[in-house]
Amino acid sequence: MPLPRTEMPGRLQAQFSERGIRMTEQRRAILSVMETASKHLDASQILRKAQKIDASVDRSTVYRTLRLLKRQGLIDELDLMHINGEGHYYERRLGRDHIHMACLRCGKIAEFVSDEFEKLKQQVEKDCRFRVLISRLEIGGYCAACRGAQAAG
Amino acid sequence: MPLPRTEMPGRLQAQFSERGIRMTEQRRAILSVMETASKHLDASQILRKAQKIDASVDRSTVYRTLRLLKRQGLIDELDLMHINGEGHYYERRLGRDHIHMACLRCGKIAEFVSDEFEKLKQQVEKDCRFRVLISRLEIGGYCAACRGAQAAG
DNA sequence: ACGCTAGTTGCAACTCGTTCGCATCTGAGA
DNA sequence: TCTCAGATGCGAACGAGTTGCAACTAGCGT
Repeated sequence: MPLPRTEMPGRLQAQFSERGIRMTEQRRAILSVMETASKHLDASQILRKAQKIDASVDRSTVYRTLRLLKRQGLIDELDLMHINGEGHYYERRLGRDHIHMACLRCGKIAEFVSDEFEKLKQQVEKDCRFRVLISRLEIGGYCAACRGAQAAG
Repeated sequence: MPLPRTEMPGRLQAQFSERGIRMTEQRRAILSVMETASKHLDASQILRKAQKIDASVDRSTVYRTLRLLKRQGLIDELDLMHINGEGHYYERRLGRDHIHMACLRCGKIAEFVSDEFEKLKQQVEKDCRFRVLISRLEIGGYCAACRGAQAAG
């Protein structure tokens, strides 16, 4: 199985045992954070939230679990145009890929699902004979609000 | 001027003085590395190459110059799917944006220019009322050669 | 040609996100 | 219930990138 299929929210923990991956107190806490997160948490935010559920969770366990989730294709790692330092952000991998737009002025992150994007990936598969597993399209610029305010027209 | 225009290779140094940016020995070395690089150098590779031209170039000067070039929109910063550690790669910003495809098996990087990509960005501008300044589309997967060899069909 | 100074540099010490080594602990199958 | 592969916490280490500072220099005005 090259890539996990589309899935509904709330299933992370189930997917874990389905795949024969050992469940622990700490992982349960981290998975639950990922499942309930509205979006785009970085490692230290995940740590803090996980510790509210199980105070024993350690930084390194968060990183190890994130690496595991990433390798299992259950979460995506984002850079978000490095809008706040060099760290990474994580989000559950659900349904279709989406574009991330980062406003360089106010820092807001918007998401956008587009058929064009799907077509583009298909074109890459076909024209480049390249098997697409992960794709990340990040755009930096100015959001509607900030366009009006000042920044370039 | 929100974004620099398309330009021909070999002009980095000229663009510098056009913009009234002071030219130094060290910057000349770094610019020349960027101009002659075939592609995708990381900071430490740039440092090593620049030191062959001017041995006095320091790591921090490389980083400072890269930041300057980035801010001037003369180079693009890439992650290349973090295929080798967490560093960044740099390339001159010429003509049109292109997609970067990183083979997760052999590590090769391929590039692809696509009208679909341009259309997609236009769609974002229009549908999201978002002014696109920088865009980065990176794809991880298997290149034609590696697809045949083993990895998933 | 020369002096001035804002801008640039090298250096070493630092930050920050992430990883590692290792002794200890634990989930879950037999 | 026993067992042990696999997971954990801890602290030390890593690597990329940044910073403070004193010394230097590009290139303007004279």
